[in-house]
Amino acid sequence: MAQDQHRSARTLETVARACDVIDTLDALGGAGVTEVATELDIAKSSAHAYLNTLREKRFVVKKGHQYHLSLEFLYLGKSVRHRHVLFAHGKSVVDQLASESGEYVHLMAEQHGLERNVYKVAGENAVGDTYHTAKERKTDFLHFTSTGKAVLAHLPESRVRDIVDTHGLLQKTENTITDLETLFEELETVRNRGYAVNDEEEVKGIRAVGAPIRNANGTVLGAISVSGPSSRFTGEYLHKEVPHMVKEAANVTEASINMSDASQSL
Amino acid sequence: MAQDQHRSARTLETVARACDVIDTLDALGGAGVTEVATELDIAKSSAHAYLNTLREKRFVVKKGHQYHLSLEFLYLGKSVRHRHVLFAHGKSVVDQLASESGEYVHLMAEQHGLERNVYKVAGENAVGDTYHTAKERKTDFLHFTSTGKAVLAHLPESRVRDIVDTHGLLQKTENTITDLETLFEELETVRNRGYAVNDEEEVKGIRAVGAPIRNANGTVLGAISVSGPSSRFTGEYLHKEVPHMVKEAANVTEASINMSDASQSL
DNA sequence: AAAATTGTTTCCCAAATGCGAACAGCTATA
DNA sequence: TATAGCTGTTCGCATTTGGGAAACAATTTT
Repeated sequence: MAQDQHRSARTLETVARACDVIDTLDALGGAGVTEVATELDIAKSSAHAYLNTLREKRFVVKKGHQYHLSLEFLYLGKSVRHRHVLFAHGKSVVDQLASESGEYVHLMAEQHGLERNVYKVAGENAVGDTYHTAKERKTDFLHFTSTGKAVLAHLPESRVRDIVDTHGLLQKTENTITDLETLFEELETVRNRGYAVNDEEEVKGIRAVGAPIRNANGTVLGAISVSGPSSRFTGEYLHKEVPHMVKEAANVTEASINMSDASQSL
Repeated sequence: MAQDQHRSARTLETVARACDVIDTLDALGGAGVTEVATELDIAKSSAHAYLNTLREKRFVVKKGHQYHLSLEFLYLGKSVRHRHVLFAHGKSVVDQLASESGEYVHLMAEQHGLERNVYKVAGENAVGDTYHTAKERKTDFLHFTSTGKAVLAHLPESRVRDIVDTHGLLQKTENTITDLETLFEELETVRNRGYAVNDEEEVKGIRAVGAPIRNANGTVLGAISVSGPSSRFTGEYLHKEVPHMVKEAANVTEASINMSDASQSL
């Protein structure tokens, strides 16, 4: 059933289903046994067993007859973030960039071919992140964001093809790049000028500039972006000032990472 | 094997083990197959299967030969927090209390008999939360914090006994309450005066004042606390001013919750 | 008061998992 | 450079475990 493209390593159905239960509880914001059972198309007794086990393991809490994800996830999330390389070396840089630019700043990592924000800060005049505060997930593709394109530009071509095969090229606005040919051209441009521009490709009225963060081997780890209203993001500001700030911030982060890498690898 | 005190509902060992894998990855901050296998005392091939499944489900990422928890947990954590009643109604109150008092303010919920912080803010003169930024978990018991005691004071006695049976009364400092008798007396005091005091019971040099948050039924949902250095937390400040602020904040939160409950239950 | 929910428990068989062992790939060591 | 000792990965088989149907309990609705 779960046979993937490459010869699939073994997967445990029970574990996979437990993950589905977690996803379902998140999607529904809590649910009862029957609800979970119908949602995942399994027997009530099975759903009950899954929920009960997750509860005993403290990943789920039960309020009355409703099951919810527990605050354990908040702790795990914090833990993951604090240990992440980009957070460790990028947080202060991002904070500074936000106060310097006054705009919204994102620190992003790629995982499983998707965009994952490690950290984000709103500068004083920040605009435009109210979209996706709640539902930020599932549609976090790489091809319509500045950070995403900055990352894609520095991944091996084969990897980019894999990612597009897996996730497709969803159209979010009329500016979204929706075919592979155009995407590769765009990535070429990104590589040449050293930064990526999101020209209302995800949300109308919002532009962004993103620069990649790479380690000493040239492997891309993520990206930093500055975003704001299209009205403000034009001309010199969009094509000179912002790129300059963003690239600088990315470079500083890279330097910090490479220094600690160098000291560790001895 | 996993027969618990009360007649145990069914649990799935595969799911339980998957949870253990997640806990292990968190505890070790990433690990290899062999490491996980020895840690959990299972076969290498099994550990591999678990890790592979969690990776396919995007809860785990693989960097070289190291497996780490993915940023998915960061998203789930945020989602859980944003949906939590206490956060929804308490965040603004806590923010205000922090700027008003200048101290550290915690918004806490009880889950599985443990202390779980939903939100916390440092006021301008805040001191003393650097302990447990990283390793805050596992030892988060209720009996040595102001929030924990505030909550315990309003749980049914039987529930308190259950919790103590399960988690014990770990001694953290010389002031920690370590026997049930004394604990019940303390909880009585807390109930009578309406707030709990943590007198260096968790960490030497830190005192705190906590007040419970209860819904219209009288069920306790959590607590709010203000904490700071013992040098500053004395006399009138400790026994009048801070309790007044904390109780006020808790009451405002309660009111907000009860209003939305009332409107929903019709 | 009856009917329709939902959650919980039981039991058995098919199926999924755990394990051991073999294999592959890499690193350190002689 | 060869060898030993690590890793991670794959395979096949015996066995345990989880899935499901149905009965039961506990509410809620009609």
